[in-house]
Parts: sequence; structure tokens; C-alpha cells
Amino acid sequence: MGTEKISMKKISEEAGVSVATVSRVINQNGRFSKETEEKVLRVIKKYDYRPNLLAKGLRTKNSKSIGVIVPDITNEFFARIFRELETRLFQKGYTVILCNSGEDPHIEDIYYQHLLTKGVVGVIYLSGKNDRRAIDSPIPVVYIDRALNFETNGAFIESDSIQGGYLATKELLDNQCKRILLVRDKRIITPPEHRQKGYEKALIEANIKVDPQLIVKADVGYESGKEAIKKAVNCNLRFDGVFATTDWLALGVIDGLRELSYRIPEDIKVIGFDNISISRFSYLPFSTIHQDIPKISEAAVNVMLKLIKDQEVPDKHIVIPVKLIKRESV
Amino acid sequence: MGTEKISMKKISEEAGVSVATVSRVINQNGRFSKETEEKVLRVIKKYDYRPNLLAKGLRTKNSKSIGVIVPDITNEFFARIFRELETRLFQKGYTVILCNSGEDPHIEDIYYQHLLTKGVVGVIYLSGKNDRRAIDSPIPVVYIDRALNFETNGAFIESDSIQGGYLATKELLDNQCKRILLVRDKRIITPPEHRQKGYEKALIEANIKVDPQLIVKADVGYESGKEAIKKAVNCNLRFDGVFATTDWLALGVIDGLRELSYRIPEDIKVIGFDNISISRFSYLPFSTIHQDIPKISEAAVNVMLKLIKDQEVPDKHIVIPVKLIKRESV
DNA sequence: CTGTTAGCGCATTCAC
DNA sequence: GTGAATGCGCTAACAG
Repeated sequence: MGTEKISMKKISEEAGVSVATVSRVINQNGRFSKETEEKVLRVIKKYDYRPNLLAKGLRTKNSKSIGVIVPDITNEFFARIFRELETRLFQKGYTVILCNSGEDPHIEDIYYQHLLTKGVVGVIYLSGKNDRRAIDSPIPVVYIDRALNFETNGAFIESDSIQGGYLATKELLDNQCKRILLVRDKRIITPPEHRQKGYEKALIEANIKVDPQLIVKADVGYESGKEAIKKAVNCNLRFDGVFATTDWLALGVIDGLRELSYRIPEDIKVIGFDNISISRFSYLPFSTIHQDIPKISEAAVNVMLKLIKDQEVPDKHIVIPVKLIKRESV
Repeated sequence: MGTEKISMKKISEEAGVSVATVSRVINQNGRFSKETEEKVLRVIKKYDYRPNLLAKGLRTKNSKSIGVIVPDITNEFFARIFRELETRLFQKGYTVILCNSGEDPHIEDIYYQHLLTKGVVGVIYLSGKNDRRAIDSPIPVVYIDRALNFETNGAFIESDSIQGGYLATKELLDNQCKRILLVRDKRIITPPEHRQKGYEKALIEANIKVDPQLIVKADVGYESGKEAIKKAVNCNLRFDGVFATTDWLALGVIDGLRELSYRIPEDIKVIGFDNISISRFSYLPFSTIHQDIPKISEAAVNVMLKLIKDQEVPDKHIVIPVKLIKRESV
């Protein structure tokens, strides 16, 4: 073990001033002369002293740390958002505690409680599930991607999923698809719900009736996409295009279709959603809807910072535009 | 904003005992009667009180939080390790602060310093680069994946890269490859260096001379792998097998080869390293070396916990076995 | 401009 | 068994 922990007291003694003065120059709170400043600064540098943020946090009630709860950081989408959040937040002097909830509301709650005791000044939920604490949280809560109750002391940032669903479906339509299968996450949560809305909107606009048979609900993930598409084919569902509400689902669909000897895009066209790297690097780089992760994160950080400072947040619900990425699957 | 923050003092008043007693029952430090315990517990439950960990940390010099510094959490390998670390650590009452350094030693250092001021009781580096602080850190440091100075107050956990390189190369050899190209990360750091060692070991064992021409050094990443392999082909290098030291490199190699109209595995066999999901879901699921991430993380956490408690750590350098995953590229 | 004082919320002597 | 007192390291009045 290396250097002893050194405190403000030592610095003040060494510099021949009071701790209050040391505190003032450290925080640049004024009320000290140029000379004493230099004196103090010299001693600080000499000992390579840094203030104990725990003590500071206890005193000021600002721990300068915020919590982020994600279902699973292993998911590239969450990891990319987290990275942006963390970098931006650190730049503003905040450190971030990351928690993996595994989509379990109970665990989410345990984490949330624990974060409170750690004195975090705010928490960001990615795809949060737990609605209980959102309502009267003593600290600001911002949600990304999934809407919960945020009116009281929080905010909600999301991609424009309706527009995304619309763009995806329209792209298929524009490429002569007549019967478009929607393969969606079965859960009743904002993203798939909105993506479906966009899908329906595009169909209606093209004077095509929405056929409930063509909407298939699946669990999340690759295997599930594969399974769903095979079942659809086996049920003699006819379709010439597929819009899958996530890239993993889309990849499963593509591989399932290939195993059934369909050619993509000749026989069937496929489009996904998210633009994660798998969409670019899989056998058949496939078209998808791009989410603007930097923008999402930036908005989340801005709102959070305002909420922390108790500033007015004009827009508690921010929707970030998406865009179509054309590749080889349509 | 919801509930007021309530402290031990209030609990003690409400329960008609002193704060010391409350503290004792909370920490189960004995020296209190069954009755007072119940009384205190009741009040605690009534107010849903939880101790302020900031204050507790300040007092006990144990913040119960540890820092993890990774180059980029977006990298699936790091994310998977982090998830394991975080889950295990939380179970032991620790919370973890995650920092993205972007492989920049300077930023790593800034994070490290900041973590110290936050009172973390240990830091874990994934693929750390900064050697300066490792030597006389006041808190334990454990490295995963990349060896730095850890003798003084730290430890080092890694996969058996030599064995991995050996297994990969041998797999190629066993499948009739005669001239094996090594595409490796050019940096002089443990993982690629060891993987190359394993490669050489396998060749020597098979009585094949190591040909320096067949060792090509590349930057990290997909594009770089593609570029490297095309260059190799253009230089008229002859080879019938490729061992790439990471999966991303391997994917680049595979795609580069395909663009050059080689058939895999018929014309050329390819094997990667890491077993990240891209190796399974790419066009051609390719053979690779699997790293045992749960084991690595478990070892890291165990060692860290011991180091924190100042316990004896018999083995400061732990090597985790790897295994060969056979797929369609060889 | 500067120092003294009083806590932030908690754990830990030390008396009783 | 229990409580009063002290201090972890820091900031924020309040005097001067």
C-alpha cells in the first residue's frame, strides 16, 4: 500500500492557513488573496492532494454520482448508450454506477434503493420496468427507450419508433412488397407497440388493409425470430416482405428463411430495427432503422443535469428522429 | 420530490434509544437486548429507513464501491466480463463505477485518480494500459487480460492465451493445413504475444518451421483484418489456413477472402479467438477459441475481495483455461 | 480577506 | 446492555 491518505487539515497546517481557506481556494469560492492562494496551491501540489469526495458529498448532499440501470450491458444497444452517457457525465464531473437488472423489476428496485443509499443524485433507466419508484422519487429519474411514469420528477427520451416503423414498412412497400409480415416483440411496451403503429400507418397510407394474420408476436432474440418465421411459413402465410422490430429478430428471420431456401431479397425482402453491428456484419448486411444513440444520450444527460439543478425542463418527453439504412436485404 | 431523507438520529428518537444503539442493531454488533432490537427494528421498518452509505463510508473508510476501468464497454468481450463482475460484486454488497478509457493511458489515469477520491476500495482494469499507478496504489488493483505491474498490491487474471494459440493452430494443422498465416494485433501486449507463442509452439511440434513472412501484424478490428488479408494475398503469400488473434480480425479475414473469391473452408481454413457472438452469427459461423468469462470474472472478484480484506492471496497470477470451438470455417 | 464553529450521518471508544 | 462524546473530511455560516 502506498501513500497515506492526506486531508485538508494537513494541507492547512502546512500552508499556515485555516481549513476554511483551503476549502475556498479549492472550490474557487473567492475571499482569499492571490498570495494565500499560491501558498495553498503549492502545498496541494506538493502532496498531490485531492479532496475526499465522500466527505464532500456528505456535506454538500451532492455525491456527484449518478446511477444507470440497464437490463443487460451485454446488449450492444445499451452498451452504446451507456458509453455516451458515461463520457458526457464524467466530463461534467459525475461518475456513474452501472447496474444490470436482467429485466427483473424486483432487482431493479433493489438497485434503485441501494443507489439512493449511495447518495446518487439521479438515476437513468434504460428500458426500465419498475414503475413503483418512479412516482415520488426523491431524486430525478430519466427513462430512455421505455415509458413509465415520469411526470413528477423525471423525463423520458425515446427514438421515434412510430416514424421508424413507418419508414421500414414504406421501404418495403416502395420495393414492390405487397404483403408484409410484421415480426414483433410480443410484450406490451412502448418500442414494439410504436413500431407496429408505424407499420400500420404506412400500410393504410398505401391503401393496404392491415391483416392481423400478418402480425406475429415473438419473444426477443435470434432463436425466437428464426422460430417465428418458420412457423409463419409452415402456416402457409404468404408474404413477400418482413419487418422485424429488432435486428436480432431480423437476423433470425433471415437465417430461418435461408434454411427454408428462400432467397433474400429476391423472394422475400427483410428489414430490421436498431442498426446494431450485427446488421452490418452478418452474411447478408441487412436494411434497418438507425437509432441516433449520441442524440438520445445527449438529450438524457442534458435533461438530467437540469433536473439535478432543479431547473425548468420545458420538454419532459423528447423524441429523437430515426433514419433508414439501406443495405442488401431489400 | 418525495420522502424526506431520514437519519439514524430520528430513528433513535422515535425508538427512545441512543444512536449508538441503533447503529449496533443495524450492524448486528451485539450489546443490545432482544427487546430494544425489536423496538428499533420496528421503527426502521416503519420509516423504511436505510443508512446513508456515504456517511458510513466516510466513517468506516469503506465506501463499498469499487471501480472498473475498461477501454470501451461497447466491446462485447468487456461487456460480458463487466456484467459478471458487477453481479458478483453487488451480491457481496459492492457497487461498481464503470469508466470507459478509450485505451488512453492518460484518461485511465484521470479515472483512476477520480476513483480514489470517490473512496473506491479497489479497482479492476480490463486491458489496462497505464502502468504508473499500479506500483504503489493505496488500494488493490486487479488486472484482467493484460499484464502490468501487479506484484505490490494487485493481481492479474488472464486466459491461457498460449494454450489458445496452440489449440487454434493445431486445429488447422489437424485439418491438413500446411502453411498457416497468423494475423495478429500488432501491439506488444500480452494477449497477441502469447497467442503467437502458442502458434509457434504448435508449428514446431509439427516440425514446421516458423516463417516470419507468414506473420502479419494489423490494427485491431474488422476493417483492418480485411485489409491485412487482401494485402497478404496481393503479396503472393501462399497459405491454406489463417489464425486470426481476435474474432473481429477473423471476420475481416473471412470477408476479405470471400471478396477475393476464395472458398472457406475448402480453399482456406480460418479460425479466430474470443468466441464473441459475431463468430456464431456471421454468414459463416467460424471456429474460434472460447474464453471462460465467468471463470475469469469469478477469479477476479475472489482475489479482489481477499485483497480488500488484506487477506493472503496465494496466487497473484491466475490463468484460466480456454477451449476450442469447432464450427464451419475449418 | 481570514479563522472559528458547527454539523452532514454514521461507528466507535469509553464510561456507566 | 446502553448512552455520551468524538471525529471521519469537508463546507458553510458567522464573526472579525
